[in-house]
Amino acid sequence: MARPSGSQLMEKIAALAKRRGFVYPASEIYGGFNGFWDYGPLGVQLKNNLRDAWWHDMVECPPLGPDGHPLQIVGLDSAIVQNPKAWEASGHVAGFSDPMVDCRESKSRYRADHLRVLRPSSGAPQYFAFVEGEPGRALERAKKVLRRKVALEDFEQLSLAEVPEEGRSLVYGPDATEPGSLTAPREFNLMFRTFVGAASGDENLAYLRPETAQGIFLDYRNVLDTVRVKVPFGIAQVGKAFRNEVTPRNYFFRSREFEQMEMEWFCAPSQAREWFDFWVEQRLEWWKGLGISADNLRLRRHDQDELAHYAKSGAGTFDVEYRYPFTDPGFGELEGIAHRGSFDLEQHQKASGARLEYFDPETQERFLPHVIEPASGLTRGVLTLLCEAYDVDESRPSPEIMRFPKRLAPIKAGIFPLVAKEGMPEMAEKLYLEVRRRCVAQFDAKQSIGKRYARMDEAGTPFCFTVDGQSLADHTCTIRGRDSGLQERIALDSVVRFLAENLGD
RNA sequence: GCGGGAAUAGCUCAGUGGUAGAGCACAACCUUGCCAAGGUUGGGGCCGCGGGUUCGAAUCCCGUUUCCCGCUCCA
Repeated sequence: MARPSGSQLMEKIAALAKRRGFVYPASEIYGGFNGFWDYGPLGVQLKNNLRDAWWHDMVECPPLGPDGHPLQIVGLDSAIVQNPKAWEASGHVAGFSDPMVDCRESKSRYRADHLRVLRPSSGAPQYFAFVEGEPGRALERAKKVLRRKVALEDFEQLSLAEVPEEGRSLVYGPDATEPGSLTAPREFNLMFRTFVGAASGDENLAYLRPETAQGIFLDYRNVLDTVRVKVPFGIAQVGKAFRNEVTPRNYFFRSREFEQMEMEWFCAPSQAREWFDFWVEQRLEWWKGLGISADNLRLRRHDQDELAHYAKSGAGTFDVEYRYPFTDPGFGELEGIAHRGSFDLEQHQKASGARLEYFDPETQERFLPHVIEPASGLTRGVLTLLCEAYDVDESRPSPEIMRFPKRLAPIKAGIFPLVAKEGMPEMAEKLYLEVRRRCVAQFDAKQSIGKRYARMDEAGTPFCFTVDGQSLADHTCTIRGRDSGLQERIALDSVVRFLAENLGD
């Protein structure tokens, strides 16, 4: 048996992630909480490393532009809870707040405000629902149920909302043969609501941000006024976002609380198309450069009808997709690069009254910048890393290995005495104290050396250094590589240098 | 949200109405001589949760929660 596939593989990875302290279900002692996850000691290290790599490559050392000069990107950390007006302007409140009604029998879903019902003008109350403008089938149904000839004139027409509470079980759904199959209308807005201040009335209603992007648009003016940037430039942010997903699924692929790494690139409208292509290319290459195999990555253009409301005016959206075990042989979203046009700035300018236009001193033009947005899921990136790193080598006594890119591995070095006697622990601990000042290291003197290597393989630690009998005589130790399992000797005082030279990928 | 399946130790699972179990993992001690070695001892369980049937429920029934699979949804 080699590496399993599909949901079996996902279960293996999830089991290892739990066992080794990467990812736990949130509130597990209370039975868990659907859609929420905790990152354990190794998981948070991995997540932070991925975040730091993104931040470094985006903000501290951004890529070179098409002209060969470095791009200008600054960082930001905006509030999770903003003035609710911001979400009205951004389209997130209105965008998806229509109450929906499900039919348990036909499995259809209807917008509640599109449903009307026929009620016989005389006799016991019965209701035959239909989608506005199409009463034909409801009439047919009524004919069968009432067992008499009927015409539209024999009925009153009501909206679904006018059906009294106790009448709901008497409603025939538009595609149902039995009454009572329609659920109560439900709000499907995916934004988490909260209340600001002690009172929890509607006037205090606020939202947890469903994306980090809006915080950037809200501070766009501030950054422009205070940091001496000029278009084109980017603002980057990493942080939590919250979506009240209908169905969280596939391990933590779709979680209700997740972390995003987003950068909004503000540029002249005339150059937006070019920058869009640039960032699509850049972002795919970034994931590849991180060590994700090209075979498991692809670009996919969104169809017109799946574009988000903010992307409709732009040149579209590309997803960087990864072949997750649960999508295999298909792919799932890892990052989206959206051409948002000037949608967001326009909306906020209109709603807030603030002037968000940019004056270009070179061309003497005044315009609302267009925005290109590479938006990755940080937590989705962690999932990708876990999936990509997991490997099974049946030739080893401990077959499961996490082959993380060395740059991202949660622990960089394991430092062990071969056996816990004859001064080996003391010498190994001295080495550990030296190494841990430079990178994350773990000292372990317990149990057999094989077990310790195996544990490090599952944690994805690239190198182990073992102090043995020979070390006492000549001050060398062995290096054991995670990927090969092979060993070589190295002088104790070269270990730190070795790590410095070998931890990049 | 709908349909199907599952839930017993950290993990994998056994236990079909009569005292809650195994292997692995974990901890301590002993042993150790390079790939999950051995020994001794130990910690661990509201048998997912709530209700019902029964003298007695991990076991049967109902509800519920969580997870998995397939739909649906995914600004």
